[in-house]
Amino acid sequence: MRPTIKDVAKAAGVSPTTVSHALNGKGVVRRETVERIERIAAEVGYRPSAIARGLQNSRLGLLALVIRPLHSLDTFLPEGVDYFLRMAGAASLAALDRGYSLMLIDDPTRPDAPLSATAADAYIVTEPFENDPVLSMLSERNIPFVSVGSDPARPGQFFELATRDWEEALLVLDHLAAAGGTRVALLTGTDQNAWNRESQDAYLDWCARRGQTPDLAAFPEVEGEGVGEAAAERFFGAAGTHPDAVFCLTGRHAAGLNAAVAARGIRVPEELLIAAGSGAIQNRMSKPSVTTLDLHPEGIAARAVEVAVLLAEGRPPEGPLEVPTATLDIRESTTRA
Amino acid sequence: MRPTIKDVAKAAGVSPTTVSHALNGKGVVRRETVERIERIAAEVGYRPSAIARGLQNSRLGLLALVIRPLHSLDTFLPEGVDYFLRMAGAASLAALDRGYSLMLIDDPTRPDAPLSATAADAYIVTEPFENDPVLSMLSERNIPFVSVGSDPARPGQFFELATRDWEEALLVLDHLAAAGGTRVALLTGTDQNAWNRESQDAYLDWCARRGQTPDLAAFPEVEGEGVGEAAAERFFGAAGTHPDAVFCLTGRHAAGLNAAVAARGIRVPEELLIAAGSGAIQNRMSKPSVTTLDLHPEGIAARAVEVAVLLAEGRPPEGPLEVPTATLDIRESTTRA
DNA sequence: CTGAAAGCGCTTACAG
DNA sequence: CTGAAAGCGCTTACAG
Repeated sequence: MRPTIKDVAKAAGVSPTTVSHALNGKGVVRRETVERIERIAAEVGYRPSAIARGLQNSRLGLLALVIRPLHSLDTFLPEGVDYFLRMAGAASLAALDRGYSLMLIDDPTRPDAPLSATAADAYIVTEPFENDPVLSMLSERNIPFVSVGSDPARPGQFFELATRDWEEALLVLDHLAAAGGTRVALLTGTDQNAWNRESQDAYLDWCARRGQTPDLAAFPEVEGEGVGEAAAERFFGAAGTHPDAVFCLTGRHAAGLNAAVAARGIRVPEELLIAAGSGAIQNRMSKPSVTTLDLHPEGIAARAVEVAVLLAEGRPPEGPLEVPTATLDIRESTTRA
Repeated sequence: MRPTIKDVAKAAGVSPTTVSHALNGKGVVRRETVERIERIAAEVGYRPSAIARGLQNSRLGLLALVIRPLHSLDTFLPEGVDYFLRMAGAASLAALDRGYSLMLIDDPTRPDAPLSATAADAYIVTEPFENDPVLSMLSERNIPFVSVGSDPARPGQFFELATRDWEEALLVLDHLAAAGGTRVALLTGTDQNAWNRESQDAYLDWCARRGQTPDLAAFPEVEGEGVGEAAAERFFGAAGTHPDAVFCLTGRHAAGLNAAVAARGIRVPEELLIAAGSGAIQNRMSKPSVTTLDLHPEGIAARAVEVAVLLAEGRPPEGPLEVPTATLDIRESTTRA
């Protein structure tokens, strides 16, 4: 059994109050008493319980990061999705910087969630789903939180870092057009989040403005590169007109398509341009390498942590609630000789 | 003020005990009472305090990961050090899988550490320093922990996942020799950890066995690729005999050297072989790409979490306490035509 | 300078 | 079926 403050008090022949005072440098305790208590505490291996302490002000100095799309992914490894790993790492560091710890947690609404999942001072929820129960729960219980991207069904209802899905989609689409694309198709994921929605709407709008017939398909995020063949079949299987450029939202879909079209003898970038709305590591390394948007997850994480800390401390968030602007990493897949 | 169980009890006209029973499905409470209490709890936005609950069994379902070398790094980003990010991400997921959350924390011995830093059920400490105060503190206070790699001054004294620094060093050295290296130099970091130590000892032993004169240098991990020029000067600046192969422990040092020797007109791999003892992303992408050891941080993390969970639950760890074996990713820097 | 008491927000025997 | 009481391990007025 781990020793408590009582054990130390007993061993030192003083009251728990005095032990507390002595060990925390509060109140007034005679120097010798302090030293004796410190010695005894060390001897018995006493460590104050952070949980008991936390009970006083109900703050642990703990932030939680809930990466919603993690549920749709089979892996968290960098081979899979660069974005989340960079985000989680950067968020952890940003939290350390501000005197907090950050934990990555699964859905805290699950009945079998560990106690820790509900012990955070504030929450960061990235890419909430439509009518996301996590946001509902946090909101109902008055737990401070900030989301990255809005709940598609409830935009503007909570503290959220506005993403720039629409303008980022246009950035890629315009680049594809500038690179020579005339029939640009869109390949989205199937998660019901703002990113998929907004990108699709931006695409439809862009097509309408250009007088182009939209050509879009959706495949599950979870299948990653595995959708390559199906996507290739979808776009190039039937006779008739085929796209000469594809905008894949996820880097993994782009990587899969990139490989699948190569197998069909379609040359990238000569016959087909490919660009992705977020980067996976393999996009930089593939032959040809694939143009991707860099969403700067580190910057997003830093800002989210900043806001979360303010909320945790009961202060209003300062500055504009938005993510940094994305930049385009132009690679071989959209660079014609 | 956030509502407590008392508020709910008062509003429902019952005792806190009954609220507790009703909300947790314990004891025997009339169905209607349960429903009324649930309704009222929802109305007032009641959320049970995880901290108060945790006080009962002093367990939060929380694991802490302390990445010691983080102190010597200027960045945690993947451009910097692939290894730790992959480790942290994989550890987080492994923890989720077992019903725990995992937080990345800074040195928990710091007096200004947040409460959370000492609230974990068990700790994972990677690459402890010599006489690491973190290990001392955890050990003194009987807090369960497992280290990845041993404290160089106290090997075998605590639960630790044995690393294979020695055999991994030989793997790289033998590969360099097989690839044509005859005068193999070593470039280590300056942190006082087992990895630097063991690798150096293995190198000296290997040189002795081959009758080669050792040629070794150490540069700070924190400087990363920045050491390239200084390392190139160190190995190739003076007249006389120069190495024809360099084993850099860190991927970032290798990347820096790779670039610096190119600037001097030294061709890799024709005139100089380079290999690294751990991978950074740029090693895969550089021209030429650089051969690295893949330490499989995901496997290490999974095993560390497994052990940490057992210790947190007061059970003895099962199976051999060691990390998975590393594999060599052979790339252009050690492949002569 | 020291300590008894109350309290942080829960849970859990135990008694009614 | 319900509740008063004790307790988890601390801290903090407050009284001596």
